[in-house]
Amino acid sequence: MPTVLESGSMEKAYNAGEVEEKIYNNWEKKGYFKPEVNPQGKPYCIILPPPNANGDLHFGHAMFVIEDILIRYHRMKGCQALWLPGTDHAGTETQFVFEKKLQEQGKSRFDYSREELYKMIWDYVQENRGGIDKQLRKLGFSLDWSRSKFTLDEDIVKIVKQTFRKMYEDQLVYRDYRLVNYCTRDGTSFSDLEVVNKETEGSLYYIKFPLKNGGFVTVATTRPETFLGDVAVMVNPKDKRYKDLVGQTVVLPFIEREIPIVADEYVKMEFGTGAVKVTPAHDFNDFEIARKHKLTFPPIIGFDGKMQNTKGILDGLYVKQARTEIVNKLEGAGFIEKIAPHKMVIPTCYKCKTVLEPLPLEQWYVKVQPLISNAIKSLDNKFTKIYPANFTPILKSWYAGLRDWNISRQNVWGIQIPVWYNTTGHEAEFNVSFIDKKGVSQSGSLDEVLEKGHSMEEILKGLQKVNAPITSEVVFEDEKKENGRYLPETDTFDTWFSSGQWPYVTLKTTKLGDFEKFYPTSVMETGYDILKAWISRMLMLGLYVANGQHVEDLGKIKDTVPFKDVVLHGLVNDPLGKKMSKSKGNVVNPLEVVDQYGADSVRLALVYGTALGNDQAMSYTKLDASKKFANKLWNMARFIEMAEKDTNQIFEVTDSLAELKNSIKDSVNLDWIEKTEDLSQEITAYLDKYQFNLAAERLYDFIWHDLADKYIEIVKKDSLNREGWIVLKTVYLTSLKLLHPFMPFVTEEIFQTFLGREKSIMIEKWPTVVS
RNA sequence: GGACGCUUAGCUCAGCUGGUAGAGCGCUUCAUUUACACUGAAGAUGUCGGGGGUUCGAAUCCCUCAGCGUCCACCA
Repeated sequence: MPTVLESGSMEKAYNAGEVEEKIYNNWEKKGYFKPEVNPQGKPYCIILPPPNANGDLHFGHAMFVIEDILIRYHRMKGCQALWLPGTDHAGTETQFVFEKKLQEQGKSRFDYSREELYKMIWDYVQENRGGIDKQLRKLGFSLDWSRSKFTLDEDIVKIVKQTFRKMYEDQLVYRDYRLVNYCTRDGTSFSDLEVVNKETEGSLYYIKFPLKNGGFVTVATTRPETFLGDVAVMVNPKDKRYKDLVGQTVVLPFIEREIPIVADEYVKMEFGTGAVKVTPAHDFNDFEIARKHKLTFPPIIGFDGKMQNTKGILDGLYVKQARTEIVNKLEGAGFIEKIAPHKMVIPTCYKCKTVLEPLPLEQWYVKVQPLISNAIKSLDNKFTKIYPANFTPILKSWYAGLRDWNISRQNVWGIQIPVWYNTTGHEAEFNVSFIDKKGVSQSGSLDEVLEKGHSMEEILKGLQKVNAPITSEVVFEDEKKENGRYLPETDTFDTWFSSGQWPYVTLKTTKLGDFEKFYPTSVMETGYDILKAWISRMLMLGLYVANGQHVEDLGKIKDTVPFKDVVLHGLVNDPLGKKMSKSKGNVVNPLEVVDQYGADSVRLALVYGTALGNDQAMSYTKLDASKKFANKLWNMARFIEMAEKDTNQIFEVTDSLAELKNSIKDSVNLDWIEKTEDLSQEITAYLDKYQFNLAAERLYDFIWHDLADKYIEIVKKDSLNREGWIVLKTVYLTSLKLLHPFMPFVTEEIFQTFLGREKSIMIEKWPTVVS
């Protein structure tokens, strides 16, 4: 029964700021965010894409309102709706931020052992944690906070390590020595996906290499400084110009090293001079070629970005300086034929924009072929569907060109790759760097440092980095023999390796039975910008992890996809349509906008008028319109409430429109009930098809331009007719329920004003038409 | 060099399983001690980027061209 209203209980205008926090806290206290509010319902689950644990809310996160709409809708439909929150440790990102802080204090990561550094970053993240949760609450997100997870939670780390071990046993991960994209500033390698290719105006240098038998061969290169590491000159076997040169010997300038001229189809005759220098240690193609022709690959660029092993010619110089230096030298000695301007693409670090160097390093790789094949099966058979659909071919074409995935990162902040290397008998081949007990940095081969009197315990304690040869014996913690001498892998996993298992690891570690109940999850909703980085990895790893092995069976694939639907939203740009970025200084803080307009208005403005998957420019006029709409809703309620007060009665409402219909005599009122039934059917259909903009527009239009502008006027003219008031109030409250997923706070405030504080619109039944 | 998206009213954008166009803001006129001025009523404004095709009929499907944007790509 509705409570008796106090006279004049409603303010003239709706004040979002005053009610939102109070309402949210009440919801949470009552436990409405937990799936257990509908213990008998069908499971429905969305896993929140975990924001960085130490980050702040931005408009991308605000777009998660789509997930809240889906969750609230399904909760009202009676589902056991679980929206599971969590945060990500964001390895590279976080360590990058932290190292910047260290730098400000005049320190660097190399001043600490791994353990110390990890502890420091852990504390730093703890300090900043919780901010993002508060901010998500402000937007009204009905997340089940009792199930919140962090990627570095012990139970999660354990599963991620198990996955790795399983994959190792199944030969889906392997270790290899090959070129990686290495950032010499951040001190780590990256996967291909993290490389930002930048087009720049460079130069093509034509260098005359002297032949042993006299004469020259001219090679064209964009990287003259690397010729000191060259192992061959290569021409196309069909190239008549160089027919006689194949098999001859080149004598490299200054260092007088002799290298062969070889033939390979790979060389394009029309490019440059048709003769190319081969630098296996610092060029991806050359590396492959060198393997094929069984050439050596001496590295002349170090992990510090400085030249090395150049017989003193360029040693110690940074690559850029080295280039200028060597070009001058070559020019002075008459080895430069010409220098031509040349458009080229250089790989840069997505974090710090440093030019990435291809450097040879032992790393762990995921063998992607079997995983991709299953991921594609799940797409082709529509076990997982992507909305909007045009993102499906984008993902598939990315899969098609994917090379094995480098998951090793030379970061401390992350999940350590859980393997050990047996050094026994191979001490000379292992390189270690560590901080000794006096706090002094040491490095060298294991042999050397042991001979200097450092103990194994001391090395392990201060360990910063191990370079284990590719041939070393790999063991897991429990496989170590008592008298063995082992060094741990010091690299950590690519963050996406752990977050790629997120739907599985979260549901496995929240509440007993969650996994069985909620996996496969219903929807994965995120910005299209992480389709490749994240969605693709979850699909690849999810199928594998959930089955505990690689499966071929379609039925099993169907039952173990990490999510049935993928819903992708677009980017929120600045009011002028430009991408928001800190460096441009055009970042708008969504929380400030919430303070100004109210969470409901921000939510509505974000879904209204933008088709799914399309970018939008943040719009103040849309925010104004949304705020006016909230106020309109409020005043509609106030109108009804004032009528109740004036006539000193309560207009009783029923949940069921169908039931109400039976008792209605006036055909106009009947019409409005039917219109509302149609509305609820339309909104339901729109939501089921993820057409949030259309649902929002329809609700806005109906409530404002039908209900308020027309029906209220009709009822007003015949204000002594109680039936009209009852239908009006019922229709109004019904449309509020339909609107609730979009604007949870106003709709709740109004609902409770009419029906009492102990009721809640968020657990009301979704108005569906039973025919 | 590929792929995807966008091009619709002055501005920002919806609409696209085909039936000759919609919203918000803006503009014009009027109303108004009104639930709400964070209001209502009426109205003006568009050869739906250009060209071609399919169709009884296309903003919506196909082809093509142009401009813009985004993503991808190891060519020295």
